[in-house]
Amino acid sequence: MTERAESTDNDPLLAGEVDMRRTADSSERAYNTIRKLLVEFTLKPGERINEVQLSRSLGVSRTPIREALNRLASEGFVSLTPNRGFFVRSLSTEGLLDLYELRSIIECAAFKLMCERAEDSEIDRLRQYWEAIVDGYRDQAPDIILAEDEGFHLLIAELSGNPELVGQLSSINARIRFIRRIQIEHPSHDKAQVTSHSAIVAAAVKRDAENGMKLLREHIEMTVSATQQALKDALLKVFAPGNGADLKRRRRARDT
Amino acid sequence: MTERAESTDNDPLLAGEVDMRRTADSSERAYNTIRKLLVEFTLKPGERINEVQLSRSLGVSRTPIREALNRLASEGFVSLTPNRGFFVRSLSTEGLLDLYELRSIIECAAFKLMCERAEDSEIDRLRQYWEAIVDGYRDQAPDIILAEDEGFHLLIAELSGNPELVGQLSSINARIRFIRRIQIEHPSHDKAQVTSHSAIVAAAVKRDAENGMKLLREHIEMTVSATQQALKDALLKVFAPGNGADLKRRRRARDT
DNA sequence: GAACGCAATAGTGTAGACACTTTCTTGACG
DNA sequence: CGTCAAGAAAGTGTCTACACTATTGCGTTC
Repeated sequence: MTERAESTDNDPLLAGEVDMRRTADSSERAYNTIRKLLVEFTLKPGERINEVQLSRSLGVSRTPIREALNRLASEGFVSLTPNRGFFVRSLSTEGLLDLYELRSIIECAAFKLMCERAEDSEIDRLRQYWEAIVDGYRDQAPDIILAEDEGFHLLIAELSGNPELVGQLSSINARIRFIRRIQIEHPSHDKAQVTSHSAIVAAAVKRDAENGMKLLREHIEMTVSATQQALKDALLKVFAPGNGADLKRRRRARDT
Repeated sequence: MTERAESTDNDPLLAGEVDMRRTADSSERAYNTIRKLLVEFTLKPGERINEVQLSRSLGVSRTPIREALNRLASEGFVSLTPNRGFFVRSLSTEGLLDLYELRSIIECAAFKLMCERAEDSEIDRLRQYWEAIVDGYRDQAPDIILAEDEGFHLLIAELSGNPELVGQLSSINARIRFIRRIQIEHPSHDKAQVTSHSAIVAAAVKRDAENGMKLLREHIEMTVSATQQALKDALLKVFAPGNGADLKRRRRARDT
């Protein structure tokens, strides 16, 4: 970035000693790490987050931990109750459905705007994106499939021309990523999803907003219903026998 | 400022001197205060935020300031660039239109869901809410009008039954509040908005989703266009002659 | 034996210190 | 005059310390 920083070069006296470098991105790393812990259910829903313990396990002080947690609180991953600290926000089945509903709303609107506004070349980018991955789509590792799928939907949001939609969708995606991942690994993940995407692309090329929105809505609804059982399985796994007591440990149900 | 007092509990000599100032909500207050500074343009778009200065003027240390700023960054009010600090995110006309568009999307969807799901008694709450304020609506102080208007739209979101929509709309409202306030004070604020609300209520009572969404969309679009001139006036006032150079200072638009 | 203090412990909220980076200032050199 | 470099000043990023709050565990009372 800045190229005037070579002042330390002509300083042979210190050259051998200076190694331990302050990275100045502890907060960022803490944010990513904690978010991953949340997404992967390592930190379990409803659980209280112990800052000291977390800071020790991440090898940083509590300050960046707290900065990260504040951001995660704004994004809905955790909640903060005064003098009691941060809690992993529990995501009920119902809460998940709400999120999927919001996602459907955002995506449909984005699709419509894309049809109205995008350049032909941009629509073509969508087509190319999908064609490039459609062939081996279902043979990839779950993480790859998930990333490609998110990329597809996010691209639609981008082509809407409204950056706010992109931001919203990204945020929603992050919050439901864990369950989408589970669903992809679940046997219920089937080929219909691939055909859905293809049909959506076709509607985009024709700029058929009505039909595209209908397809999207159905695509997401299908995902939701396919996800129902996967979700139950996942929750059973998280609250596995042995620590099942966690389920009723909460005295005051606190939600934000 | 604060005396050490040896920090031991068996110290009755100093007992009378106790200052009950430990409120344990500095972060929260900092958040609200800074957000107000942003909404009211006291902190100007594009400006760099000086943490030390802010902490001095709020009478707290930098820690709660930074926690507040991190939350505000997640919400899109400010942006963070490493080693350079927080900046007031400038809201261009375009950015504002994007936000209004998002608002329209969320509200229309909420209205539709409300029509499909809400109990009759809930719809009636909406009707009552509006009837209770409609009479003196335009005679109130701008802040009251604004709160009542936000309350109206927020109630629709609540009646949609999807709490995520409420959260989204709240967040959007906060970000455009300053301009809505300006618009309300502007001569362009006229009676049509009142009739809009009444018509929307009527559609809700009839559960006419299609018509209600159309009304809402028009209502918001009307607001937007009425806001255009108000916005220009406001920006001129903010970047008053003397520091007008600020207008073109934006180099990279950064988002979070 | 159960309810109720009450001390001991664990954990959060904020302040202040310090290391590092960026930005500003100054003075030498072309 | 303008450019650049080196030091000074200003400001951010993180750590540690400590006051305060919540929780836990124990002993006392009825």
